[in-house]
Amino acid sequence: MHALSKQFRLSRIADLVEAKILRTRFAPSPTGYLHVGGARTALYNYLVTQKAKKDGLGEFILRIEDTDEERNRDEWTKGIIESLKWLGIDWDLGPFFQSQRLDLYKESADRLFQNELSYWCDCTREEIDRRNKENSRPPGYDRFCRDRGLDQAPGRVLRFMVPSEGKTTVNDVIRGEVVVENRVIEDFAIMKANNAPLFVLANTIDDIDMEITHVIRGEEHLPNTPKVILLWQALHGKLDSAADSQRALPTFAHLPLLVNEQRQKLSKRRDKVAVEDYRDQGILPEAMVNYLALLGWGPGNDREFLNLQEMIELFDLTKVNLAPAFFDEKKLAHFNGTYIRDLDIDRFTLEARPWLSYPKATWAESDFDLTIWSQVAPLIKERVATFSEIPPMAGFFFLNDVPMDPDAWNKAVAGNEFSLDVLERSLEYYQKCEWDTQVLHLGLSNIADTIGKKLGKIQAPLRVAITGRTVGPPLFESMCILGRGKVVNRIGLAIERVKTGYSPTEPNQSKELEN
RNA sequence: GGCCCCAUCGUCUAGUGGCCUAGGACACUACCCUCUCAAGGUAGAGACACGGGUUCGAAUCCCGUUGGGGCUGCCA
Repeated sequence: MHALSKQFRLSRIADLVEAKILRTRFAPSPTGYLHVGGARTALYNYLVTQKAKKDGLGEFILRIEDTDEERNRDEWTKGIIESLKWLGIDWDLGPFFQSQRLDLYKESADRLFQNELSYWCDCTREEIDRRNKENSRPPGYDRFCRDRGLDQAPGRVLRFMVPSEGKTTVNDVIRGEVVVENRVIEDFAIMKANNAPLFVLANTIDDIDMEITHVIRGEEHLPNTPKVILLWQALHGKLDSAADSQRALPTFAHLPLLVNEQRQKLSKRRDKVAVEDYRDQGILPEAMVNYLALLGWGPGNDREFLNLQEMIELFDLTKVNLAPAFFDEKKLAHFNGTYIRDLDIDRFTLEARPWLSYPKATWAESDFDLTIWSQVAPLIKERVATFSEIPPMAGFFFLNDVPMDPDAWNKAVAGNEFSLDVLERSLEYYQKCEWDTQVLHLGLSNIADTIGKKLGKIQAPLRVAITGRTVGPPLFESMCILGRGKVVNRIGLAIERVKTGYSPTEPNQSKELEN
């Protein structure tokens, strides 16, 4: 795939205009996991191109912006790609790596210099700050080296010569016109001293070279869009062939930021943002994509549940919201629960697989029983919002030593005056009754009548004795699946514990350490 | 500090000058269903930030205020 990078050059401009192609790109930097904001950006880029495909031509490019050697790591690139695939966001071309295209940026930078559109600068950050302070100027580059005629040399950066007059207008499909006076734009650096291009240069050159028609990205990029436009014009107007210079700027679309509860931009340092983390927690990709799509956009008609195909059909970039959106894990979980309940049982088991064994499961591999699981799965499927809820809910089916929740025991058994009575009568009945859900149910109903309590009250001590918790899948189905032996044993154990004043502490974690 | 963006229930949103007594969803409360928990059902509470215009009429258009956010690197 690297081989393609260098020779990226698609069809002729004229053909493209004729064909009305719409081309977007998602350009992550591999300095961390794919985060939810990036995922949404990728999704929107994907949606518009896939829709364009239906009426003509659309192409979605994946471009890895790995020009900063210090920060990039191959594993991040891999992770980002895997996460995109997991979400079902597929690209038509790429991935292209900027690190494979450095010559291109170098050439363009040289041409900018030769045409006196950029200059070399040897100021250090400290010097710039000091001068600004002395002249009580705001931070930013003071154009100190603009007329010094410096040549390239070690320690020098190349700066773009921003016109001091006029204004630059960003035409944004979702925000309208954003006008910035050129004089407030500093002469920004475009090449580092080590000959590597800076983001704004490489990004602009690639968007030109790859003939991107729509630049769809986060709002944090809006402030440097005027720089992109200035660069674009410099590269086109004075440097390129006549054909290329006719090319219009791409259409820009700056998406509202995804924010945390404090309404700050989601950051990987302080917020949970990695798509992978949500996957590991048991979120389904289709739920994630669906939820993400709704952050900043809605199809109208009070509709919320959409699959990718429907999104492609309905998505409209011009109707994207302008205000930042809070990423609400609760609502995501709700979506996920709905998607899980819609799964057929085979897919449910397939997706649940990681939570059925070590390290996510609380039981050992040897304790797992597929026959039991296949009976249990339908009961569990209706009751979890994420897969990570499976181990605590289903543990009692597989574990020999069922962890006892102290609160449950204290409330429903130890602190309950009729619990011993219930357990003893249950034991007697369940030792010899027919082993059938209906019969198991009937037996406890009868005991409830005898004691003069509601079944709802009576089931609590029995449930805790058998499952270790007050909540869980339906009790009689569970008992039926578990079998007489285990049920009777657990009731017996509970009776003994009541009599000996058993007091559970924290759930027993020692088993896990042995694995 | 400078530049820029934004503003409908707590949250995500519908709404593009009359259909708005502002709709839906999550979360919340109550009730129903019920062997627990979920799910489901019913009901409830809950918003157009503020002030000026424009207009017969404004959540919707304009201006200002306030509040929030982003950017301000030899990061992307």
